[in-house]
Amino acid sequence: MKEKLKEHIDKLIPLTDDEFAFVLSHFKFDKYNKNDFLIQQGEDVDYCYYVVTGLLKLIYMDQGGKQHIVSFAMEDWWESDFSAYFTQSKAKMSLQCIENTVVFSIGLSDYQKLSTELPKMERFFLQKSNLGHIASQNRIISFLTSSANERYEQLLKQYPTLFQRVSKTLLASYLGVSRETLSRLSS
Amino acid sequence: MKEKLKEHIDKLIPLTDDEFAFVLSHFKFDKYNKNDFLIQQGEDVDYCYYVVTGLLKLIYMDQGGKQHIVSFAMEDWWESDFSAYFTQSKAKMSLQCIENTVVFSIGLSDYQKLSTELPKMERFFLQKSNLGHIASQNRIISFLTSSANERYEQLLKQYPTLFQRVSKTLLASYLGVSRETLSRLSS
DNA sequence: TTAAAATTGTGATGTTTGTCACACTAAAAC
DNA sequence: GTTTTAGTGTGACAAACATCACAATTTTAA
Repeated sequence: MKEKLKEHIDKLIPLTDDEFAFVLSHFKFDKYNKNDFLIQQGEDVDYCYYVVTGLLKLIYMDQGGKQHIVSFAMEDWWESDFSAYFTQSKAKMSLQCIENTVVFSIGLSDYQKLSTELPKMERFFLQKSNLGHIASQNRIISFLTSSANERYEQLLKQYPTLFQRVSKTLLASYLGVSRETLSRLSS
Repeated sequence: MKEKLKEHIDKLIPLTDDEFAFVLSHFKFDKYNKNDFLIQQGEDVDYCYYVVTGLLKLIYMDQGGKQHIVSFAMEDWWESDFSAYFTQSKAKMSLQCIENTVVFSIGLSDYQKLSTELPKMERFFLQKSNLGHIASQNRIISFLTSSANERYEQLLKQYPTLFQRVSKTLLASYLGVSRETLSRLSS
């Protein structure tokens, strides 16, 4: 488990074993079961999570009570309600397990302490944040330029494994179309 | 002009005058005219821009030649094709002036040098990147949960000044609807 | 194992939105 | 000042999509 995190960080910023031991001391290790909540809309957001194994969904519930998938978080992904996490405010989204999931969790004070004390990690977090920003922007472009059918094909191409792991209903909620429409798409 | 940039950074990370002078030495100062391109799709992306005054549009052109507004960049905004900028690849988007615009520009090597040599600035860039990521995610939520009409009202509420500065055609392109549909929205 | 719950496909129908067309206005260029 | 260009509103029609309903299947839980 530790090795996965180390290899993940090393891909961007190689660390010595001592440095990684220091990094690891800022995290806690947790296991959650399917359907468990890591973050509940309306509550505090104490942690940012690195997914070792399993699958999470980041969901936003609108006024009508309808759920929308803002993001899936698979192996090697970092996820949280970042807005609430960084500003120490109440969650606007929930983070819930689609499968049994194993994570490393880091609190905001540890995140900041680690960033300050080990510049390599601040660099790592900066690069991760930039990549997250770029990924979100690509999803926006997908909404601007593509029909539901095209967005579906793009998703299928980008994350082929997702289709064996999540229901069509959830995929539809991620794509921003109704379950029935997704069911009728050609491809 | 320099003062605007200093105040902007100071809001997140206060700098001494010496530190700011060091920061400033990594930027160049440029003026562009309406319709000028700062970034052209398909070409190299040498700079990331801080907008002092003026207004930019970040546009993505699809296969059919239709333009989509990924983002407006107003005063105090940082903008680039970040994906191409950070990976030193060709631009997938263009950045063009809607109004005469004044910017500070920073090349990637200066960005990295500045981050390394002045940890405060790495912290600043990290916070900015996180905020950018959060803003993009909010736009995704807006696409998932809201009709064209609701997205229009949200935009009107968030950036009321935009409506005196850009054409309805551009607003429609930002909202992801046709010009005609936007023209027919109630509100 | 059996009952309950969740998942999926599909028809019918109405709403929303895109596309094409044209007229009108305002601004910019000559 | 006149011509060109860009921006805007609106009608008519077609395509995309949402919603409601129901049946069939699979998964989960007792």
